[in-house]
Amino acid sequence: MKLSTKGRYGLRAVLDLATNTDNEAIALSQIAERQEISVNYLEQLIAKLRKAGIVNSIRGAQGGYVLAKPADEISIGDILRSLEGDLSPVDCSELNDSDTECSHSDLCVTKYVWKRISDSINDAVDGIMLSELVEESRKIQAEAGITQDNRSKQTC
Amino acid sequence: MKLSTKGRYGLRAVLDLATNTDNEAIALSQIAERQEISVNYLEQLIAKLRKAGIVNSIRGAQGGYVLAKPADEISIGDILRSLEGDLSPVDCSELNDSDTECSHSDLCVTKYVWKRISDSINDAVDGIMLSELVEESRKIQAEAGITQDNRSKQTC
DNA sequence: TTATATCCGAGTAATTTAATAGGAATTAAA
DNA sequence: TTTAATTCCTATTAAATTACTCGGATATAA
Repeated sequence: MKLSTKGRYGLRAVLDLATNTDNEAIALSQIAERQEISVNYLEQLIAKLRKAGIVNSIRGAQGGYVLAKPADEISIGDILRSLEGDLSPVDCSELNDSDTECSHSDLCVTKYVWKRISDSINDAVDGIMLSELVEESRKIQAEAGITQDNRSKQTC
Repeated sequence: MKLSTKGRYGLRAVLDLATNTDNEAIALSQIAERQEISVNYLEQLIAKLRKAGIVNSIRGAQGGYVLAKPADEISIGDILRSLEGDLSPVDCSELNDSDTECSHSDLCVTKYVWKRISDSINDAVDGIMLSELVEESRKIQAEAGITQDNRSKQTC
């Protein structure tokens, strides 16, 4: 019942992009360096974000990525779902429209539990906007005076 | 972000035990047969439930398992946490007291997100008591007239 | 004494995750 | 027009986790 690095790294990447933007495209290599994640791996994650319409890419030299929408119109739920797939605790055709067949849904009692969990997770993440995290991130950085030196490998 | 078979099978096993009890110990082989889960694997799951004080075991012939407490005093949260470990979306020492060190917790912005998710999951599962599922299960079985024949392999 | 159970730990197969790697396509700037 | 910087895409691999299986020890009612 854990998020994978896709969700964790990917959210950090979007937050980095949103926090460090100066209205120009940011190269993935910059994000990768700041977040200490390999460029190759980040490419795969940002591809999901692009396909979900969360970031836009600008190809070629001086290219990079920009947010596709204002940060207050992007929910953390949008970001995490695009990276992790649905946030339901089980693959169940009644909760999400997955491909899993469930021939006994009328007899299934536990789906009552899975639905409650699923709804509560989605409500929680849809209630947080990227802009809130950006604000928090800038506040913290201002207080701490972050530089290259006092940053350390992040695990979660 | 999915529960493993530990949580899914284990919850079904407890629910089976609670639903089909007649105040005598139920052998694991019976639960295993009804739920179509291997006895060997179920053993590992019920061991967790026993250590968590959710079921009691009676050893020897005619032995088996019984609920350690009335079903209305056992929450689904208790059951799932004993099977899956903590239900937090990340291993973070600030959310749960795991062994993971986090040297930059004061700089971590995403923990705000993980905490909200974690709390919402735990609130959801702690708000459902086993007795509710038992009631629902009995109702459904009465309606459908469940027999060996119309049961089918459950996936979630 | 025997059959029926739980209990326990080791081993293994299958799946998923977390990357790495290499090259094609695109574009700004020299 | 060439070059360097960059995204884009797919295949492969290494590591970790999950989902079991297996064998035997221990306990106990009949």
